[in-house]
Amino acid sequence: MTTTATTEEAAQNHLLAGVSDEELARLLPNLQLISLPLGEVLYESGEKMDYVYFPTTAIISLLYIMENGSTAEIGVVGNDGMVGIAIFMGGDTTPNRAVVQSAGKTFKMKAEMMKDEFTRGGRFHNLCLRYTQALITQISQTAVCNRLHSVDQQLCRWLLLSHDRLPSDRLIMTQDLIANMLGVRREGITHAAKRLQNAGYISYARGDMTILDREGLESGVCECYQVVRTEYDRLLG
Amino acid sequence: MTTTATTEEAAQNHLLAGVSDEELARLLPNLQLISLPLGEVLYESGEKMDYVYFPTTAIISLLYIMENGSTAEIGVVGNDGMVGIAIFMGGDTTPNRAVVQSAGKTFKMKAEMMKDEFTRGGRFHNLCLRYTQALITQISQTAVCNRLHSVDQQLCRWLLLSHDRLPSDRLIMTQDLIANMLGVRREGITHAAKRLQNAGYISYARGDMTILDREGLESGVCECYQVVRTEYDRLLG
DNA sequence: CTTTGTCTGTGCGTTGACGCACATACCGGA
DNA sequence: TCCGGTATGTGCGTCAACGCACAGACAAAG
Repeated sequence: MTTTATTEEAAQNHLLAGVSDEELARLLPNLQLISLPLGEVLYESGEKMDYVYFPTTAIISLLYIMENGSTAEIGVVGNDGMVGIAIFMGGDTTPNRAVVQSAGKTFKMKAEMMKDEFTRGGRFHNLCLRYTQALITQISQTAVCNRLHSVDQQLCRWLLLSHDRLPSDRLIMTQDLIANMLGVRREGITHAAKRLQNAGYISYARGDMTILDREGLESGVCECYQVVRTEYDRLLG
Repeated sequence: MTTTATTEEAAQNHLLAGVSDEELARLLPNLQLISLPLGEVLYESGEKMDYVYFPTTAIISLLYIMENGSTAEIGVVGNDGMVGIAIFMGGDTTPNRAVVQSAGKTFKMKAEMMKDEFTRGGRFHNLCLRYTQALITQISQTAVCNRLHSVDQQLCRWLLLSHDRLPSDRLIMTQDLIANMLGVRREGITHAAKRLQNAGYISYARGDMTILDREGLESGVCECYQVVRTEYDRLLG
């Protein structure tokens, strides 16, 4: 399930699409396109990262795990970004888990190669930093949203963030898993999802969710979603 | 109220203390030591940053402001770090406000100079990135804490984070302001602070708070504080 | 066709935080 | 010394979310 990348394939990831031809020529031979199943853990909290990932159709969730086992998501990464920023930021590890939230494909590249190319200081270096700033905005807005907004609003935000990174309108994900991401009860998601289904915005059955009316979701979301969206566009658009 | 910096003064900020002699020689003539009063705004959300700040005794709070006027803090910066990472991350602005939480002194430096030195790619460049990663951890843990922990626990965390960055045990700050930082009601802080005062951990009166028993506070805090502390030590210690 | 496991729906008591209203206490200035 | 502004204390009704318990509903496997 491993092949070397072509230029067209690489462009499916927005970061790789933005690097210079010269940089891409160096990166391509080191990029492997692999498939990730739902639930696969790319790295555990505190674990040394051997690879950096550039998703194309997969979505990766960044999760914090507390001592008592409860979890909360701080951010989500799709074809707009990369997983493993600690590699070039200098820390090598982070205190969170990266887990596949939606099965799909991703490129992976050895951490050493990542560091080498980053150190060259070209457009790739700058792109990585701008992406990191966008991610900081997403994490910050998650913090604010966790404090100030209802589960209903947060579910809308989460669905929209996922939809933005999804190749289709279908999302394979149980309510229990969504609850773990948002750090709330499963029953809370049941109620919120039911309201969204009654409104005709989504339909779902046993872990198979379809987004029917994006604008409907946008009408129910808090301002947090748009702030993050705008900042991603500004920094990486 | 403006003087050029000496080496000893600069070392009061942990980041400046960590750069090479050569880098410091370039930076020093561009560093101005200034005093910041409580409540001063260093930059507004979305506003172009003209300066980067390296606090010595001042503490700066990074705040998000919602459309309805409610606020929530995502992180706090003292002599352990710097304000204005967006300058070298490439975004130039961020969607949050930076406001003086505790009056004191800070160095400031022109954004252009910051970019120039960062681009050189030396130890300063790496230090800035490692600090940014530490800040990401702080923001992430804030997100998790907002989701999962009580106001009491969060007040303990907030007091400890402030105390770590404070030159003394006194904190000039009303309960109303603390409530704005944590994004909760003023009455909630009144109750929590009263419990801490009854336990003998702090004493306060009309905006003048003193930390009496640090270990007491540590006994009431959630794990979030230690995670952030450990990560700062690992990355910058 | 039954069993087993998983996913979703629902009810109910509890609780932590909210919003509001108002009382009290303290400080500094006129 | 009084007064107005600010800081803190407190009570009370409301509400969103929690924890728990359990009931259907569906899918896959035997």
